[in-house]
Amino acid sequence: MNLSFDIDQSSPLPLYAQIEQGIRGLIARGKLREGEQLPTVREMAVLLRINANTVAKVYAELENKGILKTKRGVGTFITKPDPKESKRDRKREFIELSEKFLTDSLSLGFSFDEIIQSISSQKKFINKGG
Amino acid sequence: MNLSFDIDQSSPLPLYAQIEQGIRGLIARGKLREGEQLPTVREMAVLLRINANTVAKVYAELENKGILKTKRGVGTFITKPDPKESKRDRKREFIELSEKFLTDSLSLGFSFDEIIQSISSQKKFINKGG
Amino acid sequence: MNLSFDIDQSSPLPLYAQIEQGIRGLIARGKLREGEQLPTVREMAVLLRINANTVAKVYAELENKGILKTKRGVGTFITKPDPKESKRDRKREFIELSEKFLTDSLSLGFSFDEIIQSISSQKKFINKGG
Amino acid sequence: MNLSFDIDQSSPLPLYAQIEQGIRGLIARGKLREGEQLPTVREMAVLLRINANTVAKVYAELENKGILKTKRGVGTFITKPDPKESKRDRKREFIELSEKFLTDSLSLGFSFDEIIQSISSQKKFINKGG
DNA sequence: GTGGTCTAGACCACG
DNA sequence: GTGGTCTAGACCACT
Repeated sequence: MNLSFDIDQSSPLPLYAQIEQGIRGLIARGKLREGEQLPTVREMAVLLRINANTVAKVYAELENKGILKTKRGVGTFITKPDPKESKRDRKREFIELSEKFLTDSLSLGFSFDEIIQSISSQKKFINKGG
Repeated sequence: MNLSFDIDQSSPLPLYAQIEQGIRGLIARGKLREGEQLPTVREMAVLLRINANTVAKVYAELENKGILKTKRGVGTFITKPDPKESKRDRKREFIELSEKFLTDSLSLGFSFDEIIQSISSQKKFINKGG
Repeated sequence: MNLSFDIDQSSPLPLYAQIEQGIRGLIARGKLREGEQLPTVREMAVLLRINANTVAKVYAELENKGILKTKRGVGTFITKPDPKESKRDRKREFIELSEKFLTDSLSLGFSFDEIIQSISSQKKFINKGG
Repeated sequence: MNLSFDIDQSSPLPLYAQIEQGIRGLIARGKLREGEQLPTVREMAVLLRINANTVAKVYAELENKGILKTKRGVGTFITKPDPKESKRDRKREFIELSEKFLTDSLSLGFSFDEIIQSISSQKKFINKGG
């Protein structure tokens, strides 16, 4: 299992945002689960070939948001699978997401069936039940 | 038809990248076509509620890339339908879209099956003759 | 009017926490009001004789908490007088605060009248009404 | 009587400072007096749910300052009622307390008069003969 | 000139 | 060895 992800040093999206997105993705895909330990700040910095302070900033932000929990002198751990707001809010946000995805995909010229096909084909990369 | 798009002042993605992405999107979706005129720098700045210099820099950059062409004293025009939007590139963009959609949806706590279900349920709203 | 406050370099309380507390205090006492601009990051760093990054960290944190609002390329401004939670929560927190203050003061050997006297004597330093 | 106090693992004030402050507080309030024994390092660590090394460092530091005295194989004892707690020092601590209380209350949105009112209203609960 | 991002490297608190 | 704090200084995005 690969706990890392790609960082694009020349992307306009700042490194810290790419890391945050990467970690959220690992959690969302079930590659990191509640209670599991993340690579240490310094390990992650080496993995991503960036400065440790940048990683520390992300860990701190994700702790603020309740996604991670750091234990001083021990390490950094996943708390929960990114719960966000109330169930109703999550439902509304999800509907907006799927409508936008569908609109964007269709306007790129893909058919409805191609869209369903693409989503379905990604199922094998997800290990929720692992 | 609305030639504008949304700018998120608090997004980590810099304004210039949001504007560039917005314009490329309008082209990709066919809302701006070869030869068509863009809003002037100042109009666009007012539309997006940002500083005109920022818009000017994006126009200049897109002109460098050959996507726009400025005619002094006349305006700024689309030159071609964004070479990035060849079939291969559209495919890549679509894959990125669907991966991001899946990540975001999973991180909101929805299961893979719920996601497929949601997309499928929107089929009836689609106008095939669009 | 003095927009600064004291920083104790040898306090166990980290600098950033002292600055945050100082700014909250200025707001609470009405010395900084809604819409007013804070000293720039670099000015504040000079005033407090600390590194600008440390000030920037505090401004960013207070923006996260909704106390400050930064406008890129312009400066940092007060949004609201530290609203915190709902009215009911604030009331409860206030009651706890005043009970703790009273208990601590009494156990230091001060009389009830001395306590009232001390609070009253601080009224002259507060300028809510400008 | 409860010889413990609260530790906030997520406070910016380091654990060792919280412990030192807690012990000084117990002495200032007369809950620990000259000659009395403190919980052992390990007992205190369990009470506070922190690592014993951290407690040991505080005990050592307070022994350095002459506030505690460790008798090997016996335990740790209060030597004097904390010289910091002379009349002048108690006065200073009280002033800090009341300033902090005022700042915190104002920042919760309560007016000066409401604060005075709240303190006054607690007079009837005070046992003068305590 | 404003705030934001990143690096490199030191030192501290904690286990 | 773990994360946290701070500094110094570079470069970027924005007005």
